[in-house]
Amino acid sequence: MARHAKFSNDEVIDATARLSARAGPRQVTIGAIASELAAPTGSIYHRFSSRDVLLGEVWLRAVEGFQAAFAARLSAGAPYEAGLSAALYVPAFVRADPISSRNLLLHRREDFFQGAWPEPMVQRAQTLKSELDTGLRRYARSLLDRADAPALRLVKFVLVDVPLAAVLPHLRNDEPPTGIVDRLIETTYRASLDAAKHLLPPRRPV
Amino acid sequence: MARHAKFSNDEVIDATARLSARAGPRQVTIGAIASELAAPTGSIYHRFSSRDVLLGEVWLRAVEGFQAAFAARLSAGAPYEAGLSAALYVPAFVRADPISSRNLLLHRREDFFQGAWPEPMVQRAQTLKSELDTGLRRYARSLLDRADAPALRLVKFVLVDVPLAAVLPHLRNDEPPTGIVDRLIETTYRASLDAAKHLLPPRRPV
DNA sequence: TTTATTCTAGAACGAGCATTCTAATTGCAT
DNA sequence: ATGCAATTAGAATGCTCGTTCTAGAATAAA
Repeated sequence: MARHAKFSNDEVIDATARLSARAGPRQVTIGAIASELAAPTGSIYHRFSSRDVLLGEVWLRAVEGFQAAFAARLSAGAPYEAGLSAALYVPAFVRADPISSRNLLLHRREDFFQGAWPEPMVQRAQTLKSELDTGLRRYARSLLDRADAPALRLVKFVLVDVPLAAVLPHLRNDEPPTGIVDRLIETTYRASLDAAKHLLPPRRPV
Repeated sequence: MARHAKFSNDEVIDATARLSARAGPRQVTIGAIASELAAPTGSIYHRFSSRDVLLGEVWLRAVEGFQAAFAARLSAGAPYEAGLSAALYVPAFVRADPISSRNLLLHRREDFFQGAWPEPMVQRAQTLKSELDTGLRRYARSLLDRADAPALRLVKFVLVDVPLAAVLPHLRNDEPPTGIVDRLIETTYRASLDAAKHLLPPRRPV
């Protein structure tokens, strides 16, 4: 009953992700996507109601892809080892999916959209955020027996912030992280958690 | 022989820096600066030849301010302690100058300009980069007795990447880093350097 | 007081880009 | 064959800036 699609949703999203990884979301104009695909702009708007929605989709997919695996590792097995495995998943992800990781880690969320997201996308972002929060909180409680602000800060540091920092220079150079990256992450992980007692202030009364 | 200036160069730069720290360089339009200052756009162009030059000035000032103190600490006294002091200067800088540090650490250089810099500014940026490079290289050599790629990677990790990572969440929330940040940086510093022998691959023949 | 000079003022212009609109095309169902 | 819904096609529109331009005001020297 209808004409066949020459460009699929996924092709559009992939082209957008590719462009964004290469030059940053700011450079991703509808015109640029169109010429990357050799498609007319109309076809893009036929599928995506706005640039914000399209770039948002790229961002959400990247986060969802990363976070699913990260969360799975974080909650599998004994906490200490689970945490290390989650932390080391960051460089693994960068090696496995350079495009998503560049989009995710090299730019800020705000660069992907400015304001207008439809409700379902807001929902997805909300879900992602709270999933990560509860994952980190559960981990903090089971490993440190507390989940107050300083404990969460420490946990976020070893699981997220440091792995990111280790990987960032490689992302900028657009080359896979070398082996030393994993060793830096592991060393920091062990040292920070072994010193947790000294690092954290005494527990506040609940 | 001439009319008095109602707006000084520095006022314009400060207003730009303030806006940029608040909402990111992307949001800094000439119109926004003008209304922040209650000045006409013409007065801004009377002093700065383009938006790129103005934002570039903001960025260069921030880097210069940070790097001068950082480099001074890095080369003062015994290397191990000098390095720690340099690393800890990152959170100190964030506490002392939230505006510059937000501009510097929360955004990418490319967000401050896209292409067209006049030669003198290119020169300043060049100088900054090579100053940092030689500082790190000198430090690596005196502490690790080598300055090959892996050694530089390690050094950059403990002196720059980790302090940045520790401080970033606080910058995003626009609140001063808490005390735990300094302890995390110090712990990571000591642990990574103590394990340097294990972290670094054997020296390549020169 | 005149004049040269440096600024303020803000309107006008033009480029780039997201978005919309109107017109073909295409392939299936009848 | 014919009609219809989905899709391609790309020209047209309008908005948001950066930048330029022209006019007017303030100041100090002559």
